[in-house]
Amino acid sequence: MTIHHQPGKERIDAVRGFNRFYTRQIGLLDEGLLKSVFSLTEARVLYELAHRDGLTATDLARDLGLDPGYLSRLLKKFEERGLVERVATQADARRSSITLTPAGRAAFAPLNQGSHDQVAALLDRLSAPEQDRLVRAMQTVQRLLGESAEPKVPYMLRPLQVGDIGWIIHRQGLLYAQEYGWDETYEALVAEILGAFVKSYDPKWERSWIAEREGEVVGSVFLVRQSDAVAKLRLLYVEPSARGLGIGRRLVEECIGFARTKGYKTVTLWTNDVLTSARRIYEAAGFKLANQEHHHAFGKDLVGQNWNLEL
Amino acid sequence: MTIHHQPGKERIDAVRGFNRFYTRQIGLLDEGLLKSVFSLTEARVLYELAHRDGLTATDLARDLGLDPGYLSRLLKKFEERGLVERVATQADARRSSITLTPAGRAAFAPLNQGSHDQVAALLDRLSAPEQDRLVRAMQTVQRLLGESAEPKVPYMLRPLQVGDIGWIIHRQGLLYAQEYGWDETYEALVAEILGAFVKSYDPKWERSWIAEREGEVVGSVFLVRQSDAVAKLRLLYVEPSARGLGIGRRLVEECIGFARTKGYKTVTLWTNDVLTSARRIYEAAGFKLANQEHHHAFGKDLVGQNWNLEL
DNA sequence: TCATTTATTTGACTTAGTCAAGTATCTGTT
DNA sequence: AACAGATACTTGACTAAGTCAAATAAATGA
Repeated sequence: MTIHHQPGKERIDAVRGFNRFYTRQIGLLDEGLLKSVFSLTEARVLYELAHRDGLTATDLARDLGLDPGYLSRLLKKFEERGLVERVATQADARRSSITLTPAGRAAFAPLNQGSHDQVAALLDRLSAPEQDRLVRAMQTVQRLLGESAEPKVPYMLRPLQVGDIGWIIHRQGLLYAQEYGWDETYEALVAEILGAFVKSYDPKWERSWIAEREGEVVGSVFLVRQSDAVAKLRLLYVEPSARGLGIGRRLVEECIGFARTKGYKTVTLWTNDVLTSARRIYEAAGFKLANQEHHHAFGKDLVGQNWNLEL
Repeated sequence: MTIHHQPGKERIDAVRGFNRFYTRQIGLLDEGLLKSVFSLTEARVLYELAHRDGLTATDLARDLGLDPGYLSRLLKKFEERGLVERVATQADARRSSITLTPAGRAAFAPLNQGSHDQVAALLDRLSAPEQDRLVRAMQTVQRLLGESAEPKVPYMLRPLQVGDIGWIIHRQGLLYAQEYGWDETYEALVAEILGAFVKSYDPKWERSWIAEREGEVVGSVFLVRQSDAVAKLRLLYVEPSARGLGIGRRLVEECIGFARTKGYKTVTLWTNDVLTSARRIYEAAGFKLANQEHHHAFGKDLVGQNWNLEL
């Protein structure tokens, strides 16, 4: 079930403001290209034809939001000028597959270059990190508003990098504050744990896994050595936006696998009973509840639990 | 001096891809509003008139990128329909200031509502955090591409909130890795310091200041109690994008002011000689170099320095 | 004062896009 | 096999939307 949230007025106004802004922005960019023989819509059609194969008129009309009649005439004109070729598909004689001729490609090239140069000039006004932020922000917008085609790789695991622990502290602090009302002392605890982890990190006995999805950190877990026989799993966390992909289970499995190969006898972990989805993962992995006790922390009354897995 | 960076091809392609995507997106949104009596351009003009005062035809043509002739006719039509009033400005009889009449406002209201509802429906498909991310990403794009009108308030100081310390750890870790090649142990050190700060925070004797600019954290500093007489300034930091606004100096001044009112005799701090811009701030504030020593940390050979300010 | 610039208007266009009614072909059902 | 829909385009008949150049009127600067 998807929960729908009443969007606030400020958000709506912000999006509308952006729409007005970008309408103008696109208008400005298009002006520069208006010098050419092609109209804007013609240029859009040529772009699609240059970049995708086996397109039919219907595909173009749908993807570019064009009137079929208008498009039909437009393609006819292109064909007369020798810019495109239409070949009826063998599967369906009503449709024809449209391709650019070499002459069509030649006509598109300066157009394409013009658009490229224009965007290059736009970007050139920004510093490299600003360009990066711009591109990332655009991709975020596109991902959220777009058809959100599932990424080919749902997620990948990688080792810790500079910036990760701060990010994880930030996200966990915010997340548990939002979801459970925990105060800033939880974020501070995470900071202390991770600071100490990196400082005393022993690659032979300890490890961390960061789950990344489309370049964003969406989960993590840390395994630290408590004694020769006991490894402790710490700070398992998965972004709400990336839940349901099995990332949590996978992270726990990686920990257990690592602990096995290193010869640990037990994996232990401490958690709180309110974290139900985490508990389900631990149970599924074979952990047993060893003991629990009431305690007051992070501004709440909580039940702390120790779980163990004998290997 | 601004350094220009040759934008990479992937970045240019990403921006062009976004432009195509958003061209379509705007087209989709506009389709829904096409039912009304007003054309898209008319609606844009009405929007501007409804939201800004004292506009002239030239202003409108410039801001919306319209042909003056076309706009002139459009406004004439509006005037005939009793939607707008034009009053020649007393300063310049060629210009006239255009305002919506009550009838004009009434005509605009359903249009406005339609656009509002459409965006609301678009947002409604997203969860609340996703909506937030969308809005933030749009604001980033707008800020980077826009005329970047200076924000009214260049920055503001506020106390620590949940999520801040993780963010600061994240940014400092990345920043010093990029600028000075420091390794992950610096980030870990920041994490330990801030974790301990929050954990043992004594509001009577200690304080933190977060500098925020347009909703983004762009700087911070922490003042901790070392003894009855000595306060220690820690982790002064300003985002590169927000430098030159005097944020660093302001943060240090706040620390000194706080230390004075609390009756501390000395403010001390530890830094490294490579952090030259920070050092300049300390010198300007009256700090004197007490001693320095070579040390190896964060993967580098460094010169650590202690600075003191007698109050 | 007079040449130039700026703000707006008007006339004469073109183009881009819409809408509805075709034709040809395919698909599923009986 | 036959036929009632769908689909994939095409064509005819429009009109709104936008452009360009020239004109007018007021301001500005030398």
